[in-house]
Amino acid sequence: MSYGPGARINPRVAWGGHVAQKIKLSTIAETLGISTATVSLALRDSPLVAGTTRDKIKEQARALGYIYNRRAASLRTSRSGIIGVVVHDIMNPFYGEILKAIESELDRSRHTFILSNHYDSVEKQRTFIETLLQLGGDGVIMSPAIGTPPEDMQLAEDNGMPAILVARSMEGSALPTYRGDDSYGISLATNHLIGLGHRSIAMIGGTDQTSTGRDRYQGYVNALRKAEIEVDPGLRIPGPRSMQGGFEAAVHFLSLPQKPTAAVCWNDLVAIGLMNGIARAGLVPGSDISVTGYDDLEEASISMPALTTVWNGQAEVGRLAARALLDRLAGSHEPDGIHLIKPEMRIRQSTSPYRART
Amino acid sequence: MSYGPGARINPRVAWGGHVAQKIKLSTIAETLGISTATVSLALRDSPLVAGTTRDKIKEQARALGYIYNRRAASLRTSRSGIIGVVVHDIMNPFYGEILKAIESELDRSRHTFILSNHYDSVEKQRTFIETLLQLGGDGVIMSPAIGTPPEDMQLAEDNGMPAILVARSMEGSALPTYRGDDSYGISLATNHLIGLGHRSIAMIGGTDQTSTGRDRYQGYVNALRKAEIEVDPGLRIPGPRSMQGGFEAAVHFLSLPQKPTAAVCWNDLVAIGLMNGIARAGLVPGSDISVTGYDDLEEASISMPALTTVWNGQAEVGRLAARALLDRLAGSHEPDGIHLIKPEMRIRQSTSPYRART
DNA sequence: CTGAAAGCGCTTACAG
DNA sequence: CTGAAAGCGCTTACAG
Repeated sequence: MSYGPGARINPRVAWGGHVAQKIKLSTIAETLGISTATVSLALRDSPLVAGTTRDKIKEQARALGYIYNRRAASLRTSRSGIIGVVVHDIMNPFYGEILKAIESELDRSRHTFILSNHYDSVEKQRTFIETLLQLGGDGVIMSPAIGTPPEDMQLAEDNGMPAILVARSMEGSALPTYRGDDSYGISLATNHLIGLGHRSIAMIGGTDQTSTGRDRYQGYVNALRKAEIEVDPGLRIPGPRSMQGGFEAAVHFLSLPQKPTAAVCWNDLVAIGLMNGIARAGLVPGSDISVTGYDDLEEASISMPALTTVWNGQAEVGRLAARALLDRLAGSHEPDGIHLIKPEMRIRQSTSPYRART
Repeated sequence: MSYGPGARINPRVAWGGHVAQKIKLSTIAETLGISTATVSLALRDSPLVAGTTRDKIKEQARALGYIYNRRAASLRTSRSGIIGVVVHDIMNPFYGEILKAIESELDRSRHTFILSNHYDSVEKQRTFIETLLQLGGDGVIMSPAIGTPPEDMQLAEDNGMPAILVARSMEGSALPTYRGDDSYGISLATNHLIGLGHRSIAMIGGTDQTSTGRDRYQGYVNALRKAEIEVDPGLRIPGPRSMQGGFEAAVHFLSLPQKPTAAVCWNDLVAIGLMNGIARAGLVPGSDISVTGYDDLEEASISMPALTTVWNGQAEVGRLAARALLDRLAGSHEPDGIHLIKPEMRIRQSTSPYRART
């Protein structure tokens, strides 16, 4: 935990320039010969202030180049207009699409949002939540880091800051959660491949350390069992979650003794990387090897070949989570618990009927 | 300009829970029977406080679950520890790589950063800067939106908040700027293709509305002229800046009457999209058509084929810009003006010697 | 090394 | 419809 502005003592340093003189509420009040109370109310469009007075005040604020001091206001009201969002990695387009949806919801309600990656570091995640509390954040949307302890999960709520989870749920946490139905979604992809006649189907990527990872692997296993296909643990290559990871996994995948003819990938990034890796090895993804993705990122439809994947409703997740938080801030209580988005199959060119591998 | 917490009047609403009683500095002071001044100094590791007193105070803060109130501190010191960053689109990996570098610099100095996209909306950009000023931001790093008027450019500095530009420079702005040398960089790519024997080289994507766009087109034109190749305006397809854009431009590119054998692309995303589009049309990118990218994103080395491109130093840009801002906040004045990162060629498989198109 | 007191710039009862 | 005054939770001279 750190204190102080920039954690330094006596940090008063050179301002950029002249800054003639700080304009504040009282400056407006004085130059207009009225009270600060009236100015304050007028700027916030209170019906308690006469229309003509309000207009005069607003005009003066504009003319003087007045900058509203939110820290002062927030100190008084204990509302900051700040909402924090922390996810694994904002550069991952999966989270990017969630963030975009959150951003557009929050924009509408004039909230400022503060973003952070935690890169699955519990430490970094806690620092972020503490900073947010220090800034008087109104709420937080998080996709919890692997290994988040229950007390960190509750840190926000315990200090009066509502929290909403996205994309991942947390064992034993009662926080409202919005995510896709991973088990169902992956079964769609697996069943699609089974329907095309594939029997040796690998599962590439993901980790058992997240709810998402466990659910997807379980969904894949269940689909195989249901089709009475034996589950071979050797057909699972856990780990990869990025395009680079998928690309590197291609070598391992192609050398599996079981010679799988299809791969259910953890997500679109892994699938695209895997397809590139397969192509680099001289095989043709989509015809020699069928590949499915997960998420239906914007890139999926323009990859080569176009990726068969599962729409995971990122935009929906972001939108609903933001709405739930805003509703909560407005006083209404959304029911807690997990809200699942129902995934949908998107069939494109990266999957084709079974053909034995030569 | 909007005022008030969430721009509402009287927003005191239901907190999440009980929140027994707010712990503040004075709570610690009282329970320990000392003054708030001492507590304040101790928490910030002031040498004015005795070591044993400090430890006792810190322990008590921890035990009580004290949350430091930054708004109050900031109101007093006029330093917030907040730094704003606004770019075109954080989902674009080009900016993503810049942001990552900024983040890691700022993390080290315990600054909080607030991020926003402006999507080239001058309005959205101004709202962001105003919000940052309201929050008492210590500084801002921006990649200015197309059409930013000079007064918006100065808004931050005029109110005492230092600003640094990244990736794009702004006509007539004296703000310190960090970006790649676009004109030089694109000439590397163009010369590489000329060296391979190509004579009909298209330029795909980009816009004349940014400094980057103008510089890259100019660099391409200059390289052709120097090699005494006639510049054909019909070989320019302006516009695309995304993977989707590059993908869609493939049709136009392939139907050009000049039958170009190579394409210099605006960036890696356009190049990858274009290659996918070319492959979708049944041609082989890298052998039938040579393609160069720009930026050397992480994806470039694992695309199919691996992309020949120009390293544009995103991480360097982010790191240097963050350092420059921090130095400025610490009182030292970095010289203004444009600081160019020197790009470097990365030759991979997407370019090959000239072969006439059939 | 420690404490009493003022003040940062707002908002909010309260009084008129 | 408008004003005088208290207070949000810190930090900082200043005094001891």
